[in-house]
Amino acid sequence: MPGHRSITEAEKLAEAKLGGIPLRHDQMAVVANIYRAASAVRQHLENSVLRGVDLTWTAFVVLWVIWVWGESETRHVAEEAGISKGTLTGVARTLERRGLVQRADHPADGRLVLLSLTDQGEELMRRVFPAFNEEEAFVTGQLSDEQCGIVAAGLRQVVLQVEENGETRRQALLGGAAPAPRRSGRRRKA
Amino acid sequence: MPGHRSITEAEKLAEAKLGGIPLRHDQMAVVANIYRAASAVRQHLENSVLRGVDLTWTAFVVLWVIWVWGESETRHVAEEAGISKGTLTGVARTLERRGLVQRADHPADGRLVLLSLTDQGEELMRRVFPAFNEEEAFVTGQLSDEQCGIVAAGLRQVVLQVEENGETRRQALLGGAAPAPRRSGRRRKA
DNA sequence: ACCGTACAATTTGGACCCGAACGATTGCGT
DNA sequence: ACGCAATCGTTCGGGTCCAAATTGTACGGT
Repeated sequence: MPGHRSITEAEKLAEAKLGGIPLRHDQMAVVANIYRAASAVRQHLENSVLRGVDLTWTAFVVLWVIWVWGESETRHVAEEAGISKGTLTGVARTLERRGLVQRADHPADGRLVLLSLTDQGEELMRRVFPAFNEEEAFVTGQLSDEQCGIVAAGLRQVVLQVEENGETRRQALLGGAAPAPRRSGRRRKA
Repeated sequence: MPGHRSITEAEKLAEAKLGGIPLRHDQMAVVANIYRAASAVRQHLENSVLRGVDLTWTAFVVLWVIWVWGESETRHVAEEAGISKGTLTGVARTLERRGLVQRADHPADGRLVLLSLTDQGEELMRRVFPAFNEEEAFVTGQLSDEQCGIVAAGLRQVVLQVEENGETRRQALLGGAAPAPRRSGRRRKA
């Protein structure tokens, strides 16, 4: 197992660096590999099916969400796509410019904006998604259906843990102290 | 196997959208959850231990790589950190400006640049990494050590599949055609 | 000594990314 | 009727991200 080796090697070096402090190896390996896998999968998808239709990963995910859920409020789209509201504004603008998405005012609540696919966007997804799913099958090609189920279930546990207990955990870590603002980001005007 | 099906609503909607075309559900669930988990974990780490010391995820990973491997050539750091050389140049500049990293010319090969931690950077990692590992344990808190091992092994298979067969696969998909340049990014001058 | 190729890091351009600040709109309480 | 806190989407600042273009160094062959 070539790929496996370099990670454990790093872990050993890290433990040596830390002297006697015990590390949670298995947990560390999960996090490290989640990220490696996410990058690898994203890279492969972008450089195969997505590149040809000039979509980034994020743009595709946004399209997918709108496609599957139908016309939706932007906050829901951002939530489902896993990006911030601010990011969605930019991505939606890009997609709108390319004629794949259209925006509409909410009939009852003037604060809301609704996003939906244009005919062109709909046609694009109908064409691209099967190819996308095909590559999802490729990247998981070394795993059986059953193994896929097990891995997916384990990952779901991680997502749930963070979503359900993350906020509480972060509060506890900071011990009621101020959450420390980002160094970057917008400043108050005056 | 416990805990089946939760993402399936979106999957069913997608299948309905596609009419008769069969979807690879289990494979789709793995990819979707890899990305959700990666985002959730990154978000939690950035908003807990990393925020307090004003480090982004990427910046931390870069520091970690240099810390564990010692003084290294930039190309190796980029490779290990999972980012492009171009990105590393910017990140390294940021870290250098903050006095956590220093660069040095390679003694023998004038093309190479070596990165190493400053004393301050070393001290920071010794302080931050245990807290980081603690949160890695938190996010995987719903999984046993054994389950962690299984999930990590599964993810490693995904990484390996892409790294070993990805290039060939992409070639086959494009059928020898030109790889289609990104719409974004630098253009030819004239 | 001079080529040309190979390979190094950096620069550059467009898109993405978060989260604080902001302006607009809502709806609740008075 | 009238604030006024809550919540929406957008703007903005600092930074990340990739890949093509660029700049610079190394080294083989002549």
